[in-house]
Amino acid sequence: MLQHDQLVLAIVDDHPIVIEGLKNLLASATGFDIVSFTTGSDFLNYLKTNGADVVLLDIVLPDANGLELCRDIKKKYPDITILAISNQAERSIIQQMLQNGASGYLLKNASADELLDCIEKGMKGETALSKEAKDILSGPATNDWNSIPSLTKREKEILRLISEGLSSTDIADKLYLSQLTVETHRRNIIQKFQTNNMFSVIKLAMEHKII
Amino acid sequence: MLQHDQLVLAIVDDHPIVIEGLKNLLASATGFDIVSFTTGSDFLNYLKTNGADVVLLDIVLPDANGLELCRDIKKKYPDITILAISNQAERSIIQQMLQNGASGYLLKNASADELLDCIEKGMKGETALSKEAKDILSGPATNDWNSIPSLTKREKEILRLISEGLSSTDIADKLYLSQLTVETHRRNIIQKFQTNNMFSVIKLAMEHKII
DNA sequence: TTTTACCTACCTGTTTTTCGGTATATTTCG
DNA sequence: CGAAATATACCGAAAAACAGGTAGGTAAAA
Repeated sequence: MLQHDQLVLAIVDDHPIVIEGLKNLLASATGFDIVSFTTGSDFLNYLKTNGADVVLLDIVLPDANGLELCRDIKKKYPDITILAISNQAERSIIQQMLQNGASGYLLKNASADELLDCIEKGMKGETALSKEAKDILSGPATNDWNSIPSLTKREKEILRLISEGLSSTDIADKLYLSQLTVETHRRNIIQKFQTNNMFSVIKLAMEHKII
Repeated sequence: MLQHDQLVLAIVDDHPIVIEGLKNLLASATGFDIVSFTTGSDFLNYLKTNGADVVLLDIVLPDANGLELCRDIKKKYPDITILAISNQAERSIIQQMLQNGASGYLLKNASADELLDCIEKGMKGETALSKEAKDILSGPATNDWNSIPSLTKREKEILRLISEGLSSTDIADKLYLSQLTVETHRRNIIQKFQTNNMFSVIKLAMEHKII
């Protein structure tokens, strides 16, 4: 049994069943104090008045994007060790997560041993990947990472509105911008996707789950 | 074996963490004997020599399709109560599962109470749906069959080319049509989707896997 | 056989997007 | 702090999309 008597481990996952499973696994194998949350904002609230040493963070949450949440947590509380837990087995997601400060990435079909092992590694400062995550990263280096542009928050917002059928002037009204500004964003988005018009941008963005 | 009069509940899920969670929840709240499997074939093997009363069946399994597995189990062992457990929140999946003999459908974000409630209902022969599953089934019927327009072959072809970034004149050249014809098709497509421009059409078409 | 659906094509407009620039204030980050 | 990224805004012109019509030919279905 590992001994971490005063360390706090937080679980952020919107599946009560998963939380129960993780609690059960960890309570019997470690000495962590365990707290759990089903939304990102609940956890951020908790952090205002409490501490945490390790976080098991689901990427898919009802109220937040796990990628951004991870970055935000790391920015405010750099000492927290974040391990991402997700069903998403896509290379780009794993890479983005690690880039945003996660210490590791576990797929939800990881075994209990892998989980404990990754927590240990993460706390030692090593990069902790479950077997399947490792396979994906070391696998065929597809060049699609280059063609998945990272949009800014504003750009994503505007792209989403475009995909819902709003014109540039509609969007300008909605966001209290000049339509010229919206058109500038449009151009930048199209350029980032290295394509020639918005139609293909929307297709690509949908394929890569950006919208 | 101990206590043959006790009811047996089987969990079939490829996520060890989920299995732990379900075991933990059910062991403390019910008197079931609990067995678990991570593959469909493991479970089928078990059924050759053992019985089960209730099955919590994940739809996504490494070696089998949950839909077919459900049908097979029901055909061989009609008395087993099957509850589907899945992350997939799509109307058509739920409907297919119920048609294949499942007594209920739980989304993985269901609460412990919902889970216990559904097991009870399922064993009484009632249809047991978690709240969110119920919402999806009773919800806007518009989203699935009614508002998914059926495009003709030509229209699909043109929509696909538009989503790849080709303009009407590009498409006209490629398909040896007048660009006026292409524009007519565009208008008909937009009308079928009951929207105002191609951008939202592409989004909707991607969502419904038409392209 | 009449109807219906589909593919094709055209006309006349208006609206919207796209492309070529430039430019400033703010925010973020090394 | 200084540099880079981001969000904001403007001008002008060309290209494309959108919207309202109409309409002929073909093939399948009622």
